[in-house]
Amino acid sequence: MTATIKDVAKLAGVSISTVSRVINKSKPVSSEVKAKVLEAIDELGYKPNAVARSLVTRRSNLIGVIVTDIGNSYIAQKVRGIEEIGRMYNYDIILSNSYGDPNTEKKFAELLRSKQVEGIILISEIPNREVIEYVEDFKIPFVYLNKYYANPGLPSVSIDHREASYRMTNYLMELGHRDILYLTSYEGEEASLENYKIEGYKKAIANGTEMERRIYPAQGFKVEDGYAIGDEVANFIREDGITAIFCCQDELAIGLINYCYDNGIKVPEDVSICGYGDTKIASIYRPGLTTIKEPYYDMGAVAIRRIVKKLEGGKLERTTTYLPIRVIKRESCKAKDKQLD
Amino acid sequence: MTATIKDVAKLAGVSISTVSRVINKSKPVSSEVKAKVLEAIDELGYKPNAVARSLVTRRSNLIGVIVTDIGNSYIAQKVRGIEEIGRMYNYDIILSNSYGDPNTEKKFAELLRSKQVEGIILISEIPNREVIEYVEDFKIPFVYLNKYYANPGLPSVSIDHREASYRMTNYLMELGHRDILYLTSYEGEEASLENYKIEGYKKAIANGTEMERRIYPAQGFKVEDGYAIGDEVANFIREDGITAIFCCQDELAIGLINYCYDNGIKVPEDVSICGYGDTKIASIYRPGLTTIKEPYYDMGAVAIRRIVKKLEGGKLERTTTYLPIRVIKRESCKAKDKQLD
DNA sequence: ACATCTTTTATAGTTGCTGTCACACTATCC
DNA sequence: GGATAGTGTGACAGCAACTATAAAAGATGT
Repeated sequence: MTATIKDVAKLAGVSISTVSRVINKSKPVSSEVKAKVLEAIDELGYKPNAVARSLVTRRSNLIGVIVTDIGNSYIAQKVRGIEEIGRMYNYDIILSNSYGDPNTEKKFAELLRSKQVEGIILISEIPNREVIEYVEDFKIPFVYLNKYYANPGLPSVSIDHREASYRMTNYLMELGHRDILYLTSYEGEEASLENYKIEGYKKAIANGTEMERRIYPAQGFKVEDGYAIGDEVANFIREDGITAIFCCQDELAIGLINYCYDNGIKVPEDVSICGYGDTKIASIYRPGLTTIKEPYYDMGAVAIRRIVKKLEGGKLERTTTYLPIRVIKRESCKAKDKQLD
Repeated sequence: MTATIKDVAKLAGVSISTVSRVINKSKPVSSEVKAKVLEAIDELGYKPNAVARSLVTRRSNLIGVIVTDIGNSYIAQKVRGIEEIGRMYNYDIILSNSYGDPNTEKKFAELLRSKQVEGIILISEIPNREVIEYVEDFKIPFVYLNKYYANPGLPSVSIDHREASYRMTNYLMELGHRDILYLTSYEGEEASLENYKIEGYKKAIANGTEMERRIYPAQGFKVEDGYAIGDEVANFIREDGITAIFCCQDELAIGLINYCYDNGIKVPEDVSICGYGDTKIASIYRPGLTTIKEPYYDMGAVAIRRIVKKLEGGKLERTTTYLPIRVIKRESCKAKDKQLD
């Protein structure tokens, strides 16, 4: 029932093409005619039908985004980056929640293609070869966003976790700590990520004089896992003189701090503890958790920029863009000499 | 470059309409012909062009969602509900981040309309009359989702905050508390929400024998505001025998508990403190925060269901659907006689 | 064998918009 | 003054699908 270009043309007493020209400024139109057309547009409240337009121009101005779970705060941040930057270039985004299932991802990719999206961003924990090949086969710009892996040989955006944990370990060393325990958690697909982080830790330790590597695995990386590993960690503190603990996840660190709180070990007075991720709790918790902030918003922003660049005629190289992290210094880590051990 | 229905028809040696019939099962086709067509579709990897289809059918299978900020965890939860349920009915969602600006909301609504979305869900803090009228004028199903207000006289989904705080206050009373302080925070638009919550608190108190209302305002509802109000609250505890504090927001409660932690007041031994919202910190914090859980996912789910129902020929009434809350019992509140006061 | 009814196919017309082409008109040049 | 160039406008053919209608083919009955 809404007005079409035809109605506008009739009301303004001109041809359809002229109206189109006024709307798109695609060719010059005399000012009197233009005025008439604009008036008609205004009167009818006409708005071009984007569907019809995209059928003929073959441009949808739509970017498909497939995520594992928009309910995850860090994914929502990435999506926010995508949305905000995409908007600047006049792209809308269509969102799909795959819950990490490869078949769902494929199905959604297909759906997005049928909707004629101009690009696809896939955010998943684990790069699934089959899904990726399937999507790349569409021959539309495609960027893969992951948290966990190094360059998977395709256009992607990630974080250099080796560098991240190297810098955090260095920070602890700058605080005077010589006995630093790295609390890791091997679990399924996460292992690969952990390997990078452990490498960074080792590299930093290797630079220190007379420092020993101490890597210990928790059963998982949730709050309860951190609490559960407390007894063992307490032993390390007593027996081995550990003064700082680098946890591979914020939640793990929080759980461990909870344990300490319940067992009379003061943080950071007795031991410095840091996390990884800068989840919201990190800033709210007492003591504030020293941690690594991953640039989620920026990851989304860079992903969409790479797609837009390609759509505007640029190149989309099969490389990974690594974004820098930041060590967020809070109260849970203290200079060693200020600890009362 | 992708195959069209024409290519399929040619390869299968039939007409375009026959192919369309096979795809849409709109009219019977002999099984031999059907087999030929399906084979051709498979061979060409043909997928119908949704844009062309929606131009002629006038159905886009798209729902527009305008949110203030997808980066907010509770909004992301709502969106997750919308996406997941929408998906079940074969709707995709287009996401727009307004950051709460009414003009941006209007602009996005317009954009969505031009994209021929079949329905719009608006999630905002404050219902803006102008925006709402503008969107309703589109004559497509529209549902408003808000956190803060009672029935705004249009199709919406919300929470009965009066009931919520009534139930929380009752819970505290069941624990034996007679001197319960409600820590509110008047601030701009939030005030209206607070009024409902305060009403619920008052209603519960009125049911108690010899109980006094005690309502005190903080300067805001962030962690730092909770900490800042600590001195005054401590006074209430000492002077007025307050044994439980109902904070209007989780963050405020956490800030207050932080203050207590820093000032030798034990929670929940000396005082019970509860929050409102069940943000992630509530479960991770030590002590676990007793709080009210708002059904964000369900709100999104109900909103999209109402739209789908309308699109399937049902009615969309100008009423508010109120979703039930839950009191989440954790360690920050304890029975009064077990407190050592 | 012819008429009638049913099933299947082909044709043409839509959807709303863009882009190419052609035409009419004006301005400029030798 | 006629050729040349430049401008503004309209007609029309797509874009890729769906749909109504008409036509053809096949089945049934007398």
